[in-house]
Amino acid sequence: IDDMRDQLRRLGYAYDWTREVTTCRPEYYRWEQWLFTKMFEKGLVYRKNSVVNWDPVDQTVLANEQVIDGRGWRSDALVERREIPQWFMKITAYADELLEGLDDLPGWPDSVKTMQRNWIGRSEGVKLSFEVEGEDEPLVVFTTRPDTLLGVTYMAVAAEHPLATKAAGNDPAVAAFIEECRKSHAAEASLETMEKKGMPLGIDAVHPISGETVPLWVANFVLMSYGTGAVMAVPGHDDRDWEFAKKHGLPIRQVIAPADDTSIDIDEGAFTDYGVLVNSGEYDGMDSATAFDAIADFFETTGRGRRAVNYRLRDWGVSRQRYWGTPIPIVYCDDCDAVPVAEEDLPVVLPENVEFTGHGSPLRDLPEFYETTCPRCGKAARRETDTFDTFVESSWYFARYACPDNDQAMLDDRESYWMPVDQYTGGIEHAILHLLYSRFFQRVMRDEGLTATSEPFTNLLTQGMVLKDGAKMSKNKGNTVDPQELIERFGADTVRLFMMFAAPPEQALEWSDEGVQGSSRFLKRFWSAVDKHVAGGPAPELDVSALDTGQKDLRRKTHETIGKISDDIGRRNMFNTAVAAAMELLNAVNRFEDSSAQGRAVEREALEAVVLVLSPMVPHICHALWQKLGHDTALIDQPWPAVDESALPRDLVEIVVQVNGKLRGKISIAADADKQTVIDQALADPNAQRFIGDSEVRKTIVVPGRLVNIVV
RNA sequence: GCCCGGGUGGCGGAAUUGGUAGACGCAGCGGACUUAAAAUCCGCUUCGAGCAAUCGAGUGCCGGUUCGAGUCCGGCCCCGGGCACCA
Repeated sequence: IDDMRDQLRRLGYAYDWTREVTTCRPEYYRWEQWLFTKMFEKGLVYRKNSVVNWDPVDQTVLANEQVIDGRGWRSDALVERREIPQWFMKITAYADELLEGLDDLPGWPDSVKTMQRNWIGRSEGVKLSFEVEGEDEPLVVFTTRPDTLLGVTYMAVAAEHPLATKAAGNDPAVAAFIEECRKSHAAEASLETMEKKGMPLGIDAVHPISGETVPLWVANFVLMSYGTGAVMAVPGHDDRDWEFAKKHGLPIRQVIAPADDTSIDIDEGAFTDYGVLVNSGEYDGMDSATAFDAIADFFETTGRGRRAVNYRLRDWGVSRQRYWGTPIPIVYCDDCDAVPVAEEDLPVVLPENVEFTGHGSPLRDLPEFYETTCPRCGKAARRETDTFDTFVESSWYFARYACPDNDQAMLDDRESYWMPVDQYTGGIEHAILHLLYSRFFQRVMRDEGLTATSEPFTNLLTQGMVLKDGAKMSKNKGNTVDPQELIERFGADTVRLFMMFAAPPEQALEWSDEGVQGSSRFLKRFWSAVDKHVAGGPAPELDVSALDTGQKDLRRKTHETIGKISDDIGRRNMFNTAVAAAMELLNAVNRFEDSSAQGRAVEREALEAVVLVLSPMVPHICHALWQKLGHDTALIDQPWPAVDESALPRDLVEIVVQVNGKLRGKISIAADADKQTVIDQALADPNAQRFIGDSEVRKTIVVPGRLVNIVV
């Protein structure tokens, strides 16, 4: 922390260090422990079994990233999926609000909003049940395509599904298959890319409309934690079901025909569009939308199903079997079950006198930590030894900046002054998880009465990755660059300018300090230009009515540049082109050889403009140059420069002449010339003439102030 | 596999609403200054042809729309981010 703070200070960032928060200190994390107990009271947190990657050799839970080709990154042991009880936060209770809230975030990039919408994945469909032969309980599935229901030719359940477990008891082959499924990686990406495998369970389900029996399979691509852990399969109209059916010789039945009567061969591939129902008995001839309603009505009137909304979003698992984190404030009592720690006993402090054995969390070996009494009945009880996912810490720190010193409350009145955050900046890799968790936490805090704000971040700028040697630069990869060396060689301002100039912030950037020389040279030229100007003595008052053409040109450039940079910084977040525009203006000043009184006045205005527009990026040098230019005020108190609109109009404009869309010449013409004058002069251009020749001019297109295109 | 981005000179990048492709900078080449070097200043610098004027080609690939496409549409290829325990 000291090193990082030092680097930020050396770069001269104007942070208010009195508001610094440190998330691993009890003064901070006690409040998320407190909020967790409030969420417990409201039923917003719960405990359930869920899958982790278990390394049987190191006897520890591995992160997805630590599983390489199905093996532990250190032990090389085959990793197993293991179910353990873990705590979850009910983010799904806010699914609709989190989805709709995206419509009111004009200051967020569309790409991030789209990603969050897709992640939440709201879909409307029907939850319906299939009777299972020999079972009392029906099998419930969710489908967004009830119109394809008569095309169901098999069903599939997850390896952990009770029906699969039951079948495994009678069939060693099924048991072996389930055992194999347990060996697979828990990440969705692996699940989606691995070979789709399955095995029949020897159990039949009964089709709720046709009454036909359909076989029940266990399949490795069905997830227990997603939906009901069971799916109906319609190979005729779903790609994955089609491939699975082809592989295992299961029947494929067409029940939807294209609406436009084109013919399809269901044997060549699934037809996944909406259309008209066929082979569906009384539903034949209905279009998909009508059939959706008719079939949904059938289930609702018979009580065997209902319309339902499904989300792809799953609840947030916050338990980590790690030492370094915020202890989850729960006590397990034999009589009272899981009980939240009482408010007056918070924080539950993470002990630091621990020993690392290499097996599991040291908290599990520390009786003075886990031995406690039940907050409810007082009997001897055991403390939770799991800690929170560190995403919990990062889900509300921004709000805590408003009141980092309050030891009586999570947030106080000052929060309403500062929140929401006007401008939030972070890496694009946080587009979904961190930003969604923060939006969720803000709402939880709102519903706890801590804030009136629902959306934490008004404007969002997502930075591209900074890459080093082809990989994302991160603490994790250990390939970060220390700015120290560059600061020592070139100074903080050069380093700042170079970083702003390298690329627009939203773009990924391969780090290289090759071009830093250019920024250094520019700042030296800038300094010399001001020196040279000041050496000429004080400049007289600018008299805009007394300027010659050259002076007007420089003055126009000055005010065009102020306009462009204001827009680049204020609206477009294009700091690189802002720097380029300032460089252009300085180049114009250096070419401007005019030591007349008004020449010096115009030059001074240009130099002051460069000082002002670069001041956010190069504050130290600009402050010094501001004073060099004769001001005794601090630059930081100076207002942003304004564009003088009267300096902008030009007498002559350059117009491009195209013949059949190809550039053939350029003409200079009065800015207020009418369309016919522009056309006449374009037609008279000698080079354009060569390409027109004797051809008939069929059309001329004039784009005012830009170009003429002569079509022959 | 699915969702979201991106692909432009030797390099970083610019072209904001369909209207001059390559701004600005790096590197390189040539020149000035210097005994020399560094620094600085001036010029050239997409590729091909040409002494030049200028011409042809060109924004990942194939096709389309348009007077005009880096920009819009369809289809592909490649690279990056995310996929719920990297954070």
